[in-house]
Amino acid sequence: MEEFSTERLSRLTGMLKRRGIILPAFEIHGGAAGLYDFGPVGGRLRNRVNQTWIDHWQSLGNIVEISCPTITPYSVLEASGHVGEFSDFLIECTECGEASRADHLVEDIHPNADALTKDELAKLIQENNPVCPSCGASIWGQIEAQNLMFNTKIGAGASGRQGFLRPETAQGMFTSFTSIYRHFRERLPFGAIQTGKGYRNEISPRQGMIRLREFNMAELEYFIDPEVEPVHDFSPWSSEVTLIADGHGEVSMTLGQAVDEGVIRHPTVGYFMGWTMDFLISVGINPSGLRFRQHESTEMAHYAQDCWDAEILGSYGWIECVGIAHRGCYDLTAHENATGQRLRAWRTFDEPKVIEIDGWTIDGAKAGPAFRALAGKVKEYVENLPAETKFPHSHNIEGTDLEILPEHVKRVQRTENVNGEWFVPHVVEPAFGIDRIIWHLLDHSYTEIEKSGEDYALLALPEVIAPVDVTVLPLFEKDGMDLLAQEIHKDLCKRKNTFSVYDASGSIGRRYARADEIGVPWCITVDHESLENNTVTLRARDSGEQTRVSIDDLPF
RNA sequence: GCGGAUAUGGUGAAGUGGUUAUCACCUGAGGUUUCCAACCUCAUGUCGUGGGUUCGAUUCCCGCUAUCCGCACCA
Repeated sequence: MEEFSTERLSRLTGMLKRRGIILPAFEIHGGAAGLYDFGPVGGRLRNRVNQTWIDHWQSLGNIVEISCPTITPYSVLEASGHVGEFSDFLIECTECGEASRADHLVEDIHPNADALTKDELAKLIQENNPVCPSCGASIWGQIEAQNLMFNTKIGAGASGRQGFLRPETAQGMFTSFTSIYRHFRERLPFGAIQTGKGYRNEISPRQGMIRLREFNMAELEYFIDPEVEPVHDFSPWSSEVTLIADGHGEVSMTLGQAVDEGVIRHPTVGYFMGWTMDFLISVGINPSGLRFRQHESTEMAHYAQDCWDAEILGSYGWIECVGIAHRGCYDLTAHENATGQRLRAWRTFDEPKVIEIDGWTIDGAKAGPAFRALAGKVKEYVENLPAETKFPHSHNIEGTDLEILPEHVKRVQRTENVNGEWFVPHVVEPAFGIDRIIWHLLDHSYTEIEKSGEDYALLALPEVIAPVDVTVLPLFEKDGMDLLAQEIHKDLCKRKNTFSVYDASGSIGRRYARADEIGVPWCITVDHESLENNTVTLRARDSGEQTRVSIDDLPF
């Protein structure tokens, strides 16, 4: 891999801007931090990376793609925990009025202050009275949660509902669970993917494409039965992978080994790590700049049981680009609790369970008039009494002494066949930051060489994601070479999934250089011979080799 | 958000309190050229933004915005 340096980084970002791949957004208005455009070349690059991602996960065979709104009602994100967790806690000094981050004030006192809840922080500050870094006083006001989600209002005026732009695509998959479950004929495991924009109102966007306020995400929510031991084939990944494991440090082992030894805590998480690795390499990430790091239990997000980040080494160091989290039953349970809707799957037992029911219930005709408003409570109480209870039976409900007589109750004795049960599926979620991946594949593909004593830059992009598949170049724009080249160009553009560019300005060498710089894998050159025998030269980007092929046999 | 640095054509740079701001590359037009940034002629295009000081500000001062580097946070 190339050496990363700040000089190389500035040449790369300059090229990306000059050639219309990645540009600061709204620049004529002064720009806006954390917002970027994919330009005339980058637009297609983004689309192809996105589509490659979709194809890759759909090839698992039990995956559907959905698309949900980015505008999300308050209650959805409150249920998911984002309203509570996606916040920084600020506290105001009543002396000077300066707001400080509450967790920063107690970080000397508590080893893990940023993981504390609002109440825990308030307690610590009250007990320890930290000094205001701005004025030195110690008189603090209330802690306020400053949310990192973009607020919006759904609908106008007083009837408008509070909402947010989504901070992740995942919630849409959870709120659509019943529809996806039905689509798959109620059989686990299955998954839903979604690609699209996510929004986080970062305090301080930095490092170009790395931390954005609006970004492209791609997520899979894979629903599994926690009681079924998954069987995965790890044989496709026979080489060792760098893992930084919680409690183990940096180790090198195959994914299969890591799962067998319990370093990776769930086989499906390990399997998706392999699947993730395949994707990243296929779009141009250099495997030597790729590793997986396990979250320590203290930094784990609020929903996760185990989480591995795929980190990619680039000009900004090691950056997390993918998170593969075992979210357990957290999300579906959270939405179930908030809505009262059933977000579960049915598990049929191998053998129906026979349940002997032997107990009591009330005789409504007698107990109703006797206990009136308390009858419901009495029923609940009686049904929980053991079968050997003797009546009359005294009990106090809500301060009232009751005498439950034999005539108020009925014995219940029957056997029931239970064929299965409802359970909350567990979820394994690979979540990709597409922009971060695009940045790194550009960073890894960008190659600076010397050609005839001159600096020469090219993007060694894989063909599947190259923004332009082929450029068509008339050697000279005369004698009909230009007409034939135009004709070939138009024909190529009509082909499915092929994008061609026609370029006739400048010397042939200059045009090859222009194409190489944005990673066009192939150039077709129309020369005098083409006019005679219907052949053209096909030049490969990385080797510069040329072969003569018939126009009818062009491999696009 | 805090601390530090920076902002001049598409890109990279030079320069100045005073007429029309400089250079290279790039881009476009024409010419030339039988396959890897060649050459000739011509052309397009810049002082981030708002205020202040001044007869006059791209230059000095202040605010804002943006970028880069630390701190913090995340995909």
